[in-house]
Amino acid sequence: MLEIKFVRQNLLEVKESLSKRGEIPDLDLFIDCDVNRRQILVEIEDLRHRRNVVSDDIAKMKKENKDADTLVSEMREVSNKIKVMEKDLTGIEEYINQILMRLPNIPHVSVPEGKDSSANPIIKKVGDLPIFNFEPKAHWTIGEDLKILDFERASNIAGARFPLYFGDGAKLERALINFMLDIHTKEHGYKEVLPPFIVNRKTMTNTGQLPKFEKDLFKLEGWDFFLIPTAEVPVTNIHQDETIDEEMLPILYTAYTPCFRSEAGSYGKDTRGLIRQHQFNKVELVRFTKPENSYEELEKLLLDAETILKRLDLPYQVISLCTGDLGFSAAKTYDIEVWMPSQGTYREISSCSNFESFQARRANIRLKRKGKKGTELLHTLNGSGLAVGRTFAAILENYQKEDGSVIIPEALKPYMGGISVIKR
RNA sequence: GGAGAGAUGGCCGAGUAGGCUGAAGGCGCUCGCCUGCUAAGCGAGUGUAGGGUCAAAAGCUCUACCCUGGGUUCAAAUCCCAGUCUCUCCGCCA
Repeated sequence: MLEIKFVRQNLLEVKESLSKRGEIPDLDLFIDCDVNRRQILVEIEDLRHRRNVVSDDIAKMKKENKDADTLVSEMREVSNKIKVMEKDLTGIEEYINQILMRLPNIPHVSVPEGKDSSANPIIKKVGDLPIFNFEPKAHWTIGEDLKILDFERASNIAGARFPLYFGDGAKLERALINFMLDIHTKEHGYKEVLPPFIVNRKTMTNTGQLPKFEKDLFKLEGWDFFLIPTAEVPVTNIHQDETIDEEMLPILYTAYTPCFRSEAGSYGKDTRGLIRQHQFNKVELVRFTKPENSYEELEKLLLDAETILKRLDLPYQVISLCTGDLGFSAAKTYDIEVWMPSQGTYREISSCSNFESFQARRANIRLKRKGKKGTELLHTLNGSGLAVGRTFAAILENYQKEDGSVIIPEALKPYMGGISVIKR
């Protein structure tokens, strides 16, 4: 959420930067409402002031056994008036809030301008592409042939876009989770957390998934609960409504969770394989930082995610999302894309974002500086480190042999109970 | 599922026959004094948000906030209703 004062005072800039995202919000009506709101507020506060003062007088008069009937009946009217005006005010405030909650974040100045994903610049490419002297197969073919993936049975159990792993496949998925968590906790200084996978509406609103994107979420019928689409949601909300001392920052959390997404509107896209599922595993990285450091911290976060790919020796590229491709809450986002040989292209495997104070304002996460009066909002960041299902797919494709077997990456062997290859 | 207890400031914790209580006291924190060092001691200060005034900041001032939402009343942390959460006991269950 943007600060209402900021929107009021920088109307033109806000309009301009949001239009770079392809948003054309009706901010003029918004400003009118805000003016109106402040007028009513002043009147109400005047009346309340009067009531407070006179009520004191009444108390004194009663103590002295004087007759206060006139004042009492006058105040009765004042109170009624206040009540009516308060209703008007609530209505306007709800309207303003509704607009404010649906305005996306303002892109950082370093974010390249562009209309859609085709305008995302490549920041760097890392690793050599594997060379095959045969036609590399898709990971779902490899996985099904090895009997470590079974999409048909998964669809009987749940439906399309659900995974079912068997044997060494299930083990590889689990190995990846442990591998990633170990690196982030032991080498990068993150604290591991295991949060709830179901959250309430407020939590989902705080990080920006609601109110605008409810259709992308799975909601529990009969409950105001949602399945998390990413660990970002519960983990960022660990500190909702808290004020954190500056010497505690930065705070680094990593969490493994399954993620649940309705994938509404993606019919026909990535219909096969592990790339786009209703349920998938992810290891997430979250950082709470001081405002002045958050862009340095974003670079660190990106490197932490990259480390996993480097250790697994998977080729990847990093792109910077342009203004038109940026997510709702993010001020800046890097995507890491891993090489998928069967598709001859790079696919997203991590998304690292700085939300600046956008989420912190919604979630009311504050920072207290030593020796300084008052508090301020801190900055939140998060990134995948990494999407586990997609990493699984990338390993199958990049490490496949002509006979259909898959070599285990060196760094993963200790996590695979000594086996170095998955074969039939 | 049944029975009970509770929710107050960064923390602990007073405060219900409604009325100078934004809220005692303590801890913590900040500044100053004192002190070989540390500890202790002394003095002052120390919530958040939103308005108004101001070019802006400071300052001044007003309003709101004692879990949330309603209600009663001239007036609610205090009374009434509904809800949420936490804790204890019983039952059930992985």
